[in-house]
Amino acid sequence: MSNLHRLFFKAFSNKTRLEIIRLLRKKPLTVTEICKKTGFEQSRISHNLKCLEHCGFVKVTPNGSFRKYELDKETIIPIVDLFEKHIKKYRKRLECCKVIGQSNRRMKKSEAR
Amino acid sequence: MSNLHRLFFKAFSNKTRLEIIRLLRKKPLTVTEICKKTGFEQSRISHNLKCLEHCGFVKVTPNGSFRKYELDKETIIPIVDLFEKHIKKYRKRLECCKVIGQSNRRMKKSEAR
DNA sequence: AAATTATATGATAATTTTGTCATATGAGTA
DNA sequence: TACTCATATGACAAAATTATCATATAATTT
Repeated sequence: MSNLHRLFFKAFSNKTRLEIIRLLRKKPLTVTEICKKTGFEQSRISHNLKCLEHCGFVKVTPNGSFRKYELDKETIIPIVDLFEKHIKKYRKRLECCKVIGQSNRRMKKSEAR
Repeated sequence: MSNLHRLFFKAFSNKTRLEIIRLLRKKPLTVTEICKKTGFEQSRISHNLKCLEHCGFVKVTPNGSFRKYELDKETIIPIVDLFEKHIKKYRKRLECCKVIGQSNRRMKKSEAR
């Protein structure tokens, strides 16, 4: 359980990256396609794809000015399957964890009075 | 790939919690024992144990004023094994990812001039 | 070669997560 | 009952992560 493990899980523990993984699980996509499907900004997608690539979650195939991203199937898919199992069992608890859940959220500046 | 997945991975992606998991992998321990072995503060351990318990990673057995924490073996151990495999392959890349790696770190206030 | 399209990247503000401090609770013991 | 030990918890400062903005690069088309 080293620092590497932590990095590995960090790559997973982010909304944008998980969304990308979810999409790529179906089929390879370009940056623009991912943008359209998620509704997220392009630079946001690029930054996070870079992270995923760096960590070995995705591979790229340049094609002209496009870059096709696809998911690594050897380890990422099996891991996703495994935690589906865990989540089935602990859904309720995960949902209301105070430390990492939404309830830990503080008031946003924009909400402050 | 929902918000739940994110929470699940978040539970893993923290130094303190990973250290606790590493220790509990060997045998069940009380809070004080974990404190001693890690050198981390007691409230830090308690807060994070609570998170782990909440997320179904650990179970507690109260015993007098002690509380023995042990790891869930059904899903957590297999997952750990799976990512060992991934890490073996991508060690180098994970180590230098700019987005989630150490190099993303900004200067601390105490270091500012 | 200028314009357009696709993607990447650096800096930084906004947000989230974490650890710490102070303190609370609860069980056992003198 | 007062004291000690084991653990929990709330609030908040500090640290880490994230998204966004501005801009860069690189391929393609006109």
